[in-house]
Amino acid sequence: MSKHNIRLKDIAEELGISIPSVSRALNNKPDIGEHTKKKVFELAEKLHYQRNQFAINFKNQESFIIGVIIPQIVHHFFSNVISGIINEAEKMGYGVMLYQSNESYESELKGVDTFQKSMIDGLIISLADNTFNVDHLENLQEHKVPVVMVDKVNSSMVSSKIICDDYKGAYYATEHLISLGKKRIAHITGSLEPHTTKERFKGFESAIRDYKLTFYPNLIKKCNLVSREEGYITTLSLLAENEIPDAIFCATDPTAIGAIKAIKEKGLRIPEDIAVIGFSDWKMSSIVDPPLSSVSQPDFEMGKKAVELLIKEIQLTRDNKPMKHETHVMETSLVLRESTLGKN
Amino acid sequence: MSKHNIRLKDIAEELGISIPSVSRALNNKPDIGEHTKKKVFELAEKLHYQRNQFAINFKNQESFIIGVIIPQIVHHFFSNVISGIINEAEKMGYGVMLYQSNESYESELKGVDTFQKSMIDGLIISLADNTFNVDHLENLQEHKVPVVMVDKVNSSMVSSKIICDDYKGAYYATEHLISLGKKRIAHITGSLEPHTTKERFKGFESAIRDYKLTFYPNLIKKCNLVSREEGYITTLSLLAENEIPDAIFCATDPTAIGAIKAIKEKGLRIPEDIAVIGFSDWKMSSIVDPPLSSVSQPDFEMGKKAVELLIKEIQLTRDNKPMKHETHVMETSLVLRESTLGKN
DNA sequence: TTGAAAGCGCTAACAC
DNA sequence: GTGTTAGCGCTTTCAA
Repeated sequence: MSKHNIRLKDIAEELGISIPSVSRALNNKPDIGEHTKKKVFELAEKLHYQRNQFAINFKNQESFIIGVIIPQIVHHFFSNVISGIINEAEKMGYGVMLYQSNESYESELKGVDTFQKSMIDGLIISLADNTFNVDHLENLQEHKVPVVMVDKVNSSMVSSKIICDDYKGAYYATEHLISLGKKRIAHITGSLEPHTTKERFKGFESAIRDYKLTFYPNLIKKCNLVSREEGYITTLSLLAENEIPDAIFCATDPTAIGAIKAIKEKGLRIPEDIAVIGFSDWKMSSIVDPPLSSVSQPDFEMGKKAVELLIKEIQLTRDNKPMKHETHVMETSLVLRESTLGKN
Repeated sequence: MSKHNIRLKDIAEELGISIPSVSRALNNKPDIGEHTKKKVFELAEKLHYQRNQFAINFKNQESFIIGVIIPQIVHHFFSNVISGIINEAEKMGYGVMLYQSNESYESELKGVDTFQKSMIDGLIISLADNTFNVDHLENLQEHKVPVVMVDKVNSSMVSSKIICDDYKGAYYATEHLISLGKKRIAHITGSLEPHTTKERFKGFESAIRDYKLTFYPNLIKKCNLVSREEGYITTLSLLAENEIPDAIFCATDPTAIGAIKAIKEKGLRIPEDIAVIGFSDWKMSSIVDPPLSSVSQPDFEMGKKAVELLIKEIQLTRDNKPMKHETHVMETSLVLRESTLGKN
C-alpha cells in the first residue's frame, strides 16, 4: 500500500490543477468545468481516493453520529428500540454510538462524558432508574447537542420525548382481567420512581375504580428489579395471604413469568384460578406454559421516531433556528394468550 | 449561552499568554510553569472549557471509536457479545458504533462503508450468513483499520479471530445424550455455510462415531433459519419417520424449543421418550417446560476479548509495527436441565 | 471557470 | 518555561 492516504493535494498535483478545483469537482459544485470534473473523478477513482472525514468533521464541527444510552442492551424491549434507532439513523446518514448505563446514574454520567468527547451530534437516552438529576443532559443541550428521551423520561426536563401510553396499556390490561369476571386483582409493580411503572400502577388503579371493584392494598406488591426471581417470590407471598387474588397484573413480563411459576407450583390453574397478564410482550412470553398475555409496546417504532425527532432538532440547531420540542405518546396493544384466555 | 465554544485562544488571550502554553498546561506537559498551569486550569474551569475533539481527532487521525457489525441486535448471544464489547471498550477509552447486517451481505457492505466514513479506528464483525467474499474487510485492513472477527468468521481471511469451540461443545452435548443411554440421536443443523453450524455438525458426527453408535442419515435435518417455527416443523417430520429418534441435538436453542413443542404435542415424554439439547443457552431456555439443556457460550467474554485484541492491533498499527494476528478459541460449557436429565 | 489565501482548533518542532 | 511557526485536509472566501 501507499505510504499515506490519497489527499486532494495528490490529485491536484497529478492533474496540474489547484486543490480547490479538485474539491469542487468531487463535491459536484456548479462552478467547475465539465472537463476538469471528469478528469478529477477518473483519477480519484483510479487512486481509490477516500475523503478524509476527520478533516470534514473538523471543518463543519459535526460528526453525523448519534449517541444512544440505554439501561441494558440484553433486554427485549431496549434491544428492539436500538434496532429501530440504528435502522432509521442509517437511512438518514447517521452512525450510532451505543452505551449502556446498567441502570446506574454514575455510569450514565460517564456515558454522557464519553459521548461528549466523541462529539456526538445528538443524544437519545432512556434514563437509569436512579437518575433523578438531569444536569448532565441539560449541559449537553447547552453545548448545542439536542437530547431526545425515550420511554424512561424525566418529566421536568425540557426536551422531546417518546413514550408509550403505559397508563392506557395498564388500564386495558386490567379491564381485560375484569372482563373475565375477575374480582380480586393483584398488581405487582416495580419501583415507583420510573415514570413508566408509576403510570402502569395508575392505569391499574383507575380501571379498578372505574369498574367499581374493591381496591385491596394488600394485593399491591412492589418488586424493585422486576425480575423473574422477584416475581416468583412476590407471588408466593401473595398466595400466602388469607384471601388470594384471582388475577395478577404484573408490571413486566419477567415478573409475570415468575408469577406463573409460583402459581403452578402451588397447584393452582391458570387462568381458571388465577389469570396472569404482563407488560412489554417479551419474546419469551409466547413460549412459557401457559403462554403469557401481555401489553405490547411499539419498541422498534419508538426507536425510529426518536431518531426522526432528534435529527430534526440537530438540523434546527445547525441552522440556529429556535427549538421545538415534541412529546410523542405511542399506543400499546393487548396481546392475549392462554394465561388469561385459557385453552381455546 | 456564549456565541461560540471556548477555545484555547480565548483562554490564552484572557491570560495574556500564548496558545501552546495553554495547551501544554491543560495536557499536563512537563515543560510548563506551575504558576501558569494553575492559572490556566482555573480559567478553563471557570469558562467550562471543553476540548474540541474534532480538532484532536483531525490532528491525530484517530477517532477512538470501534465499529461493530453483528447480524442482529435482538438476539441473546449477540446482545451479550455487544455488552461485553461496550464495557471493555469503555474501560479502554473507546466508544462503540453499532451496525446490524440483518444477515445480509449487502447490508454488511453498507455498514462497512458507513463506518469507513466515520473513521473508525478498528472493526469487530460477526459475518452475515451469506457473506463469502471479504474484500470489503480486506479493503479496511489496507486502509490501516484492523479487523477482528467474532464467532461467525471467515477462515480464509487473515485477521484475529474469536471463536468458541463449537466442535467440542457439540461433541460434549452428544456425548451427554449417549451417556443417558440414547441410541438413535437426531441432529437438527442449520445452514452448513456458517463455520459455527458446520463445526457443530462435525462434533455431533464425531461423538456418534467415537461411541460406535449408528449414524442415521435420515435423522439429520437441516433448518436454514434455525428458528422456533422451523424447529417445530422439522421435528414433526422427524416424528413422522418409521423409527423416531430417542434424542435430538439441535444446533440452536430456538430450534430446540420448537422441537420440545412438537414432541409435547405428539404426547411423547421429555426426556424419557426423547431427550432434547440445544446450543447457546438463550435466556428463554431456562423457562420453557421442561427447561432446556444447552451448550453455553462465553458471549460476554468473547466480546471483551475481541476488544482486547482489536485495541492491541490498533496500537500496533499506530506505531507502524508489524501485525500479529491471534485466534482465540473459547470453551463452551454444558448447562444441564430437565430436557435431558428429567425431574430430579 | 479557476487559483491564491485564509482558517477551522489543536499540538509538535524549534527557537529563545 | 515560554513564544513563534507550521501544519493536519478540507472548504470557503475573494480575486482574477
